[in-house]
Amino acid sequence: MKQRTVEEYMECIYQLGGADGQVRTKDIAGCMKIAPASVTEMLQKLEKKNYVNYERYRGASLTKKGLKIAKELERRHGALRDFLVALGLDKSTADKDACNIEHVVTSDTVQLLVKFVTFLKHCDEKPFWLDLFHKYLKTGKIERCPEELQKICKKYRGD
Amino acid sequence: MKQRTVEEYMECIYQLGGADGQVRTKDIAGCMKIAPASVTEMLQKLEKKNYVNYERYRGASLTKKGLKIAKELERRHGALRDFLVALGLDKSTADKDACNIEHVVTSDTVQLLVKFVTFLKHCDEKPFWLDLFHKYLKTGKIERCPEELQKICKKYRGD
DNA sequence: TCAGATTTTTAGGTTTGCCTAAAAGGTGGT
DNA sequence: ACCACCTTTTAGGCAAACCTAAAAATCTGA
Repeated sequence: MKQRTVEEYMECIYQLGGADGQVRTKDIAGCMKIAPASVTEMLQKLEKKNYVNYERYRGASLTKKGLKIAKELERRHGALRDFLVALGLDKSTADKDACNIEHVVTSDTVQLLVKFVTFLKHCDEKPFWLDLFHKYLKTGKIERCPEELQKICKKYRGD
Repeated sequence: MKQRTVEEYMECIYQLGGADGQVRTKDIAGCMKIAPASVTEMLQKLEKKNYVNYERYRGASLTKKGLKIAKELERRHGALRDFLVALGLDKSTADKDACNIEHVVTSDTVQLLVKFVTFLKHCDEKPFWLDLFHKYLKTGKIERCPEELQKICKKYRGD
């Protein structure tokens, strides 16, 4: 079952209304750049799945179940975006791509990337190799680690 | 224009037939796990776009234009897979996810990841931080860089 | 060589997500 | 309280990618 667009609606509703806000058809349509009629249709489907509370002519809000899903999606989205930004992509591209990747990737991969970002944040304020990588992005030249540094690495790799 | 599935067909044909092999409907269907009838339909569309030479009852092969596209897709796919594998994902998951990501991501991001893998390969045989990251994946604990090493990094970061 | 098996195509249907146009529901200002 | 103006929904359609069943073409081996 393809849930890609269902997921996109969930995220959008969460973005617009948060945990318990009532979101109007028109706003979802605006946010997703589609016709309001299409939104109505999808809201009716989401209600059947118990993802939203929907009242004709009044808008929709997330159910508990829906909220859980939306939060998980948000978490994934953030993780992917942070990851891409950490590597040096500009924020808006990172966000757009994160949004697309989010829906097609196994959670193994998401977890891996989350861990990678966590690792980046904690291993050392701003890792040296990341500096080198960003320098490489700019200049196109790979600067080898200084000898001195490599030696120490080797030493620690030993054990 | 959504080309996602078109792209998947192109890749599949390239995988099965290479640069100039004639590929049978049945084999594409097998490879993509869909009914042969669906393949026929798509081959007819691909022919209209000039991506394949298609002859009723005889199969299809890539045109020059198609080959170019297929190769580019292959390159992307490989890059994404290598990247995920480098970070520590198992090969089959990496391959599956690469395949999905491939079709939804900007080329900015692909390029970035390609560069990252290139960087990994060349900066230093097996970067120390990658060891640390893999250790973190196993143990869940982030091991800080040895003081000694951090000092040197700081020194080099200065200039 | 030609009949049965296999492969491929055609025909007709389904689902999903989108659209437009028109009808129905809600609302603010006088 | 009512009407003009939104907003929302309904109705009817379209396109893409898939499906099954049956017809057509090709292949194969006795």
